[in-house]
Amino acid sequence: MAQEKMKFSPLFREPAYLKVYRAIEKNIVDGHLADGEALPIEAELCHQFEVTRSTVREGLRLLEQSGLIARGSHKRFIVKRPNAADVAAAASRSLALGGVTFNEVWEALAIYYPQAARLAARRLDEENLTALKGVLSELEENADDNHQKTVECAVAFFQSLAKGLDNRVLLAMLQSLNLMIGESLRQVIGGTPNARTRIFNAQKNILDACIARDEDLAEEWMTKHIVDLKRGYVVAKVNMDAAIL
Amino acid sequence: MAQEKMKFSPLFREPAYLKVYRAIEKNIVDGHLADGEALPIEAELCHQFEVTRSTVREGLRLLEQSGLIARGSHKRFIVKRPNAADVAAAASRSLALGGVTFNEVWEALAIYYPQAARLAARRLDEENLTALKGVLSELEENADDNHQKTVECAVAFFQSLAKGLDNRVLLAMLQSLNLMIGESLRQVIGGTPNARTRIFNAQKNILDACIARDEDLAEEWMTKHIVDLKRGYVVAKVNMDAAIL
DNA sequence: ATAGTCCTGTTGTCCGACAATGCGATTATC
DNA sequence: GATAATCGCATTGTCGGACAACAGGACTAT
Repeated sequence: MAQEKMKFSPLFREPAYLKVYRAIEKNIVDGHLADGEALPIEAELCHQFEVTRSTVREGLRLLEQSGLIARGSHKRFIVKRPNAADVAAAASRSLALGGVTFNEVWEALAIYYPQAARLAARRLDEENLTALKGVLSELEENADDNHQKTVECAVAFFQSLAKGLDNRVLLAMLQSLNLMIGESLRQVIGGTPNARTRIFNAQKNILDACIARDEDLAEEWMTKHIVDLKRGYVVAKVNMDAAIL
Repeated sequence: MAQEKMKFSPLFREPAYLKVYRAIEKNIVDGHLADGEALPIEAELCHQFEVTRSTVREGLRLLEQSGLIARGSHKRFIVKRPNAADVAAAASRSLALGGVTFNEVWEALAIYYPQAARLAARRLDEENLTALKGVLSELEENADDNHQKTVECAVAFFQSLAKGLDNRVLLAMLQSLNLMIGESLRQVIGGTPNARTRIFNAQKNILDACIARDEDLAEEWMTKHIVDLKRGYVVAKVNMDAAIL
């Protein structure tokens, strides 16, 4: 096969609805459409792009799903910069759908959270620490057999800690881990005796270390906490290579 | 109009196109639609859901943007489980749009990558190491003033390392960092003298440590590499609190 | 076998229409 | 005059049908 003359471009034709999507996206990225600003009504967009409403609406669906616009109560769309929570939710959902295993999630925890704990010991302010205390006391007062609530509180501790780091990149990634922790914990919590007590003790020690601004201790207890989580999976006889969904 | 007895329900009415989206999404999640399987044609979906093509198509756009389906060359859509690269691309784009700063990205690097380097020293196999060598020699042969290529190679090193960790959760998060590294590097590479050489030396040392299976050394050099990256930003007089986009 | 032609299934786009709904202005009630 | 009920209006959600564009397969001619 003689492929002599490949001197032309691959010639990308893309549907009009994609062009609409990109055009509006670009305007948002470039700042011509500020956060919170309202998009023109569909008819106006049709007029500007010179396409029909069906086409515009397909483009709007793409923007909607990518989190760049949101509708304010059946009114016109408003521009919205994605926040860490949205990113995290989308990412964890996709990862879970992609079939990640308990082991992959746990390994990520083991690598990320001890260092996060160090940063937390250094950076959390009074308000963050108070919030963490609140989460812990809620866990303390919870009944041993209310597994649902135990998981909620355990995850809330991680959430609250992540928020206090005051870094949106870290927040997004830790949050997405948190969501997967929750998902996996829910499946095993019933099969792990004393789960509530063990979680409470570990998190209490982490919090105390943060209050004392002792980075080494915070890292140490976080590591123990994570290791203990794995022990919980083992006790509950979870196949660590199984998908969390 | 007498509304007889509507005595209940938070009443979440959602548009039909959202229902279409959720219905198909559910079928994918539950495994009724396997990965790679083709979706029915639009007309068939209209018939099954009893809505019009416009509505079905809006639902399909949502699925498309969420990465659950992809079109195979002007043919019908095929089901696709999201992979780490998709997750990473979406996450980093959203974070960048959200206005994360150089500092936030750098801090995440500083927390995540040294530990990732430890794991790499433990886990990378011969194939991964060979790939890394290839990336490095490409960087070595590159001209000092070809900034674009330097950035490409530098990022490729991180990419290759992340892939070798054999963990999709880690991969997704590190990749999303990598994309942001690339974005930020591109903006400062011109203002940092000897960038290519400094990057090459650091990455070479990291790779050697991995080859020697020396976790401590790998972590140490990765830490130095990250610190040096920040020095690059400082030299290029970047405002670390400015958004990377 | 290769190149050319026709056919057909499916998507992309258009048009026009109407119901549902939320919002603001107007009117009625005290 | 303030509050409640009513009416229009603007906009979105949905519908139905129509046609062009295009990929891929079948068929033919050389």
